[in-house]
Amino acid sequence: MLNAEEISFYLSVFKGLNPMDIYDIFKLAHTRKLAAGDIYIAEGATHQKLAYIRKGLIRAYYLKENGDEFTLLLQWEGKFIASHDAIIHQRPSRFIYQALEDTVLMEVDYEKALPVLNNNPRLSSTQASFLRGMLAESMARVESFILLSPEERYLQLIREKADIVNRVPDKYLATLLGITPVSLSRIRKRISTQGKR
Amino acid sequence: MLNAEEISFYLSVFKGLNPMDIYDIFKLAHTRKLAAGDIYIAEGATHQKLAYIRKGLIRAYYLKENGDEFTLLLQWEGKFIASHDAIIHQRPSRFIYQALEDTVLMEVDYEKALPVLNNNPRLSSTQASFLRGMLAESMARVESFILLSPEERYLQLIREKADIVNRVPDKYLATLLGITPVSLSRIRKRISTQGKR
DNA sequence: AACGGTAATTATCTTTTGTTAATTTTTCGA
DNA sequence: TCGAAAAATTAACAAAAGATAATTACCGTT
Repeated sequence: MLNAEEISFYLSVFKGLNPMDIYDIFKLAHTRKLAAGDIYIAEGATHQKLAYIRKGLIRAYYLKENGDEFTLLLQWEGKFIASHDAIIHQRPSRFIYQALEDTVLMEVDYEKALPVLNNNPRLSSTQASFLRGMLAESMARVESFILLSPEERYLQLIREKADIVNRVPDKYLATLLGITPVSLSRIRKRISTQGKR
Repeated sequence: MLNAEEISFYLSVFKGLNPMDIYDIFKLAHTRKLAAGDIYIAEGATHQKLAYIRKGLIRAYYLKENGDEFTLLLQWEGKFIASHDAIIHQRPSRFIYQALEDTVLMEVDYEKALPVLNNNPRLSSTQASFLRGMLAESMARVESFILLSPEERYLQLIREKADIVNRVPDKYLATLLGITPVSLSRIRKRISTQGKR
């Protein structure tokens, strides 16, 4: 079941683990493909899945009653995605997870994975590493809201995620930055007109 | 060395662990007391400590070159505090951690704690639980910046952390919410004047 | 190439925030 | 309890953002 490409893939994702550990995880994992526009996790889903994105791009958004959408998160190839409400709070997802591009996921059932992770010391520290990585990202984001203006947040985004910016419509980037699309458009104009600071 | 009060304290903090596990942690921990105003972690410190706050209140803030302070985090009794830069990024702290009240900490050296945590399956899942808890808080905070206006964030804060609000000067709460103290003062006036919504 | 729908920009106006400084209130130590 | 220092509020103005609507640009499909 494991071809050479998949073996090297697992070895690269789970650096520091030996082949037996990786096999323990592999037994739980499967591939899922999504077309651009497909919903991966619907609102209200209790979908306890954790997925590694091999290819593509997924956004999580909140849908207000009046139809407005607020993008909370973007994740792309090499990153993980899961329903935060399901994994962290064990409750139905308030958010919708949608593929913005054709996407390939390696998916594991989180409930089944947990005992395997917790019973293998190497895997449980791998688990902690992932959580630490997610925490680092989330805290960096909080920092940006406190320390930076919307314009500075946008400049930071295009500086640090230039590739992603080009793959995502501005209206999604706007709400990700905590501003409206109209306001982002004005910021873009300010930057291009006046000095690039 | 462990009196009855301390034993019940440890049992309450580390629910689900047996006394031997707790003893493993206890061997690494010690008490530290801070007076109101004391700096716990200075800027640039590489202080790899993780502390449980038994009493008191600590704020983490960023000090700009011009002297402006931006409060990033408040933690109080029952919560944990650590230098994020030191623990997560293994780099000197960009932030200052200061006690706002007389504070009592149970402190462990993080480097010494890690092998103990990782070698005990129950402790490593405890470690993951803590990380998950921190992640939940951090993500809730990102959500609030994206989904709520400054005024709504303030209302959320006084609704959910009423006790803490009264223990912290408004100027610290303002930057925690991503706004200026002047703006917070106006928000407070709007709320008290117009309907409380 | 033309069409239709979506995204982005622009315009206008209102509301909110930032900035700076003055004033009032509160706090806390002598 | 008094007085200085810090905090909070208020004022005045400039800058930015939100809301709504109109216009323009872009993109995929036929």
